[in-house]
Amino acid sequence: MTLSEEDYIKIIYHLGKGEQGKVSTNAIAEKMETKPSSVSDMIKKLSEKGLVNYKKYQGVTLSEYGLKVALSIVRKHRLWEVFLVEKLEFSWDEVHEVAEQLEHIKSEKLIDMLDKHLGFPQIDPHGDPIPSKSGEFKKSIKRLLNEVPIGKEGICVGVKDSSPPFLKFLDKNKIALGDSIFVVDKEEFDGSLHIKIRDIDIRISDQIASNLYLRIIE
Amino acid sequence: MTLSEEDYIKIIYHLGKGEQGKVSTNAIAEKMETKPSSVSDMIKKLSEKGLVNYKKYQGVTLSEYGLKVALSIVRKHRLWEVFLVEKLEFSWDEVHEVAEQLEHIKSEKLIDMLDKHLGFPQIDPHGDPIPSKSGEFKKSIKRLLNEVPIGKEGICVGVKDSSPPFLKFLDKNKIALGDSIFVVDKEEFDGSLHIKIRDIDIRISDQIASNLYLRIIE
DNA sequence: ACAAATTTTTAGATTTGCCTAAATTTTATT
DNA sequence: AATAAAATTTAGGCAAATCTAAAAATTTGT
Ligand SMILES: [Mn+2]
Ligand SMILES: [Mn+2]
Ligand SMILES: [Mn+2]
Ligand SMILES: [Mn+2]
Repeated sequence: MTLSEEDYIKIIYHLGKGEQGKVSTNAIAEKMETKPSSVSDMIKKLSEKGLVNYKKYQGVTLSEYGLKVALSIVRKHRLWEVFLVEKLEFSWDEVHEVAEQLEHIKSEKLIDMLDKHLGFPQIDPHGDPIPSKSGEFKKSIKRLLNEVPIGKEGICVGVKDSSPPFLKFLDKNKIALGDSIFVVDKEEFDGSLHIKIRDIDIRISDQIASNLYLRIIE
Repeated sequence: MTLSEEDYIKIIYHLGKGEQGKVSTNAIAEKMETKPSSVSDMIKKLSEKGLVNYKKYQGVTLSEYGLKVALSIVRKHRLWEVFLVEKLEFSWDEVHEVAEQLEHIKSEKLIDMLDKHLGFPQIDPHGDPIPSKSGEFKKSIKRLLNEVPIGKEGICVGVKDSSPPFLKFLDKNKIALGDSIFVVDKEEFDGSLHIKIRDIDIRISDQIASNLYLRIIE
């Protein structure tokens, strides 16, 4: 498979929201930053290769084989993102462009050993799940921190309240986007939380917890 | 620069033995596993881009700019080889194909941080020197172990005597191609050597040392 | 020095991925 | 249901990198 084919397959996968949804030519063109006519050409090719199901004017879906290919590319993309953040000190928001290139490197051994080197991570720096070698993975969902069950872990992916005082609070307490947060316990009385972040235990009020989004799996 | 252009530049660099030598169309074609006519096309393009000096039928040399580009690709290739061996448990002879792909990833930060992650290595798993970011590096030479000066380190790259008894000896003493060997001391009397290999100190006779090739720098 | 062998370049095609412009099909609006 | 709007496909071309076949230049051998 060429680099371009792989990018198309991955985009069809994402636009199809994981599996079924029919994907339109225009939507693909926008994501690929190309023209719909070019997409038509490529879809025809992917269809001939058995990667997508396609009827003219009716949109495309991934075939079973196409889904397998998509998951392997997503796996590689996310593993490389973990590598960049964990081993090379990249931040959360710098990894995408490079991972977009690295995901196309062809070597089964490389990706297996990278997985091992990273300790078989389950989620990437954006909180998205990493498919296993055989293509299985848990769905991830976005939840406010105060709705995350005790014992769960997630990645901080956003804020509900983006006012300066709140952001200042987060900064002072060294809570940043991309941080992994583990919910240790919850106080019945006032809804305050006991969390573990970067191996440090802290307590935060319900007011704080209800303004922080976490991405968790399962 | 395209992937293909980069591979051509790198091959011209290697065939020109580091710098000056004029390189023939046929030689490039053989290394690139392509036809001489394709090489002619590409040379014309590289010449127009100012990467090589070229007069029809007279062969090519790298321009100053082309040399800079070549060294940056060689740097990337060799750093990735170190990564594969040191961090992902690849062996000596498995790294080339993958590094051939990784060397084309475009990100200055990536390669700087990889360099740091690896501890700024000076030589790759084959004993070849790694150019610095600015393109400087020491030349490497192949020497019989008994001719390596005390205090120097090198990579084991070959044997002079390839008879079964000698190979068996190497195996028993856990000396393999790709191993890094440091010459601690030399006994005047019989020429025997005290070496450090994988943090273990051993002594070997002059007879052994004169049948092992090391690649050392400077 | 000159013919033969070798090397290198040109000419003309092919494939991949992309483009613009025009035609066709589907969807939305009256 | 007819027409307008939007989405999609087709037609025809282009640039990059390759190929085969043929022509041109250089090198070799006597
Ligand atoms: Mn990509
Ligand atoms: Mn991600
Ligand atoms: Mn390469
Ligand atoms: Mn090497």
